[in-house]
Amino acid sequence: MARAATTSDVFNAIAEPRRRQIIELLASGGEQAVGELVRTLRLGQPAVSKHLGVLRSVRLVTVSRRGRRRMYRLNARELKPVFDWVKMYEQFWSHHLTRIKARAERKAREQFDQEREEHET
Amino acid sequence: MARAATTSDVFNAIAEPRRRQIIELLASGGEQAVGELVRTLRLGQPAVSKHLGVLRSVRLVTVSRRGRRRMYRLNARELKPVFDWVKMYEQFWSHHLTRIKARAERKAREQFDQEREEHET
DNA sequence: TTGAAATATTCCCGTATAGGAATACAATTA
DNA sequence: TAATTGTATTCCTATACGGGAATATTTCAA
Repeated sequence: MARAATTSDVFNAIAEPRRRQIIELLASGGEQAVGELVRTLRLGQPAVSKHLGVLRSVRLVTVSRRGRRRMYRLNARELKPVFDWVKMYEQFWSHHLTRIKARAERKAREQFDQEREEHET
Repeated sequence: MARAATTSDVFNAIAEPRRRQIIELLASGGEQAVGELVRTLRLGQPAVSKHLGVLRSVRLVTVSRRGRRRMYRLNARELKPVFDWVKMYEQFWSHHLTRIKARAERKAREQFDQEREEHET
């Protein structure tokens, strides 16, 4: 048997393109009802509701009722763990000197590998 | 019928905790052979190889042969799209003033909602 | 050449998941 | 109250996916 991680965490939530799109829409357009998202996304209402459910489960969005509509609002703070994690690797591309250094190292390694392969052949 | 996105992109690749762990190991320990990762992760060798395959497919890692071993190396540049995407939302938590402002707005909205609900009742 | 080591690949299983259709439910309106 | 609107939930199906077992493949060593 093999159980899946099922880590329904923020990383998983933003892995879905549709959900990233919803986040973007809420970020740019502010609070929005489900129906608006449905029209914008051109996706079935149940599908949208389910994506919103996932986002809700990781607290990336909050809901408030307004009449018979449910207004969804982005809670982008929950993206901070993702930001913090990926920020650790920023050095790998951000600094010019780092880029040059990395490329030099790569070239050296490739050369090394090539020579080794030639030697091993 | 319903087709899944199967967007085997970088976002999807880092959604898996094991794969994030592999990335972290390669970042801190540098180039490593599969066997090392297997021992460190305490996961079956096929499973590790498959995760590495996913990371390879999105170019998050590169391989080079060294003897009968395959040395995996992190190519963290491919994380830049994730960084860029999530960075757009940094403002939602980073600045003190922004936080205060956001909270004030939230409070005001909640108050508004509450009053509206009371009115509607 | 034969055997062992390192890794990838294939097959299998159980579970997760996206999306549609149908339905349930809540709130508004006639 | 009855009909309608907006949304969530349930059921269903096809597919994806993680992981183990077994196997294939490549490379090194004896």
